[in-house]
Amino acid sequence: MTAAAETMLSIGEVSALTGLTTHTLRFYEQEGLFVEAVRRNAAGRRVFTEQEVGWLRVCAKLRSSGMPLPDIRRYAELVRKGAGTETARFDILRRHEARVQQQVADLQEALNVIQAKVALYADHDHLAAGSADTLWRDGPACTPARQVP
Amino acid sequence: MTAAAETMLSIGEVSALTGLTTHTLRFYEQEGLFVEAVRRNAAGRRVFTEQEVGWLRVCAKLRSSGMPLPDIRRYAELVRKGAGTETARFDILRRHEARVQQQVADLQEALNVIQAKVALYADHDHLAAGSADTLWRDGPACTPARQVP
DNA sequence: GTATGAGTTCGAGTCGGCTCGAAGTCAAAC
DNA sequence: GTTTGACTTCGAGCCGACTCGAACTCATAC
Repeated sequence: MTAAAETMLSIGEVSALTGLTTHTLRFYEQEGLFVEAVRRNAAGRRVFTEQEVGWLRVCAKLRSSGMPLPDIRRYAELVRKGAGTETARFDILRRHEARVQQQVADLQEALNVIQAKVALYADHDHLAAGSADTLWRDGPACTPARQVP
Repeated sequence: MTAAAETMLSIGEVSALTGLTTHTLRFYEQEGLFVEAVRRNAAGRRVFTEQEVGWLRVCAKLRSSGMPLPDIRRYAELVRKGAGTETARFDILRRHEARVQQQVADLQEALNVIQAKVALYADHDHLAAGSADTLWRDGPACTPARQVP
């Protein structure tokens, strides 16, 4: 840690850098998603560092892939606690990784169904308008979803 | 169309076959997601055909891949109108296909970030506990999300 | 000095898609 | 005949993650 001055960023700048609205950034602070308490300047305004921008970008990726806020908060808490919490953090990430992979697989499956239908309609364009009535229900076998009784 | 009796299914059976709750099935009817008006027996209970089960499975796939109910409703309406609406249906599907592909791409990108982090933590397990403090913010460049002003 | 624009706090509202519960009907099993 | 269980309608509630608006404070530009 040298004496180099850290770049100080306003909430608006951070918003521009992360794509998160200022509203969302305040909301995230409230939700405890930041690793360190957000600092304020003399006027009481939030001041961010580039490190925080980096973290927020990670957060954005986690969120966009469906990690719930409570999980991100927990991850942030572990980071705050520092050394000794690596395994727990690892766990959170691994679990989320599995979820995302499942999501991708599910989407791929849906994509198969959709693309098969698209192909049917595309074919139909080259044909007479006789078979059209059944296109909507044709397609690859859609497995009945698992029951959660 | 022969005189073969269609299998008549109760809402509970359809629920079991599709994985959608009875509540959801009634809700879908209300929302106009069915291609034909749902029939009732003498006692006023809903009676479904296997064709409807097929359609519901398609619906479930569309939903699980994020198609909004209004789009599904519109698709159902077009099917209801019959011949001449194929191009419009095709359009809805193609648009959704594109959305899903985008979703997959986004998830893959998130997965890259997550997996890079997972790898960092995994590595760390084999090392001394010194570099740990920076793992949480390390990772592949997270592009700032597009601004929607 | 005042207008502008960016920041602040707070609480309330929105959204989609279910999800639930209450109160009632009905048919078959016993 | 009564109990069970699956059905009916209706409207309300819930969930997470924002999203918005009002009312206010500041700092700088002109």
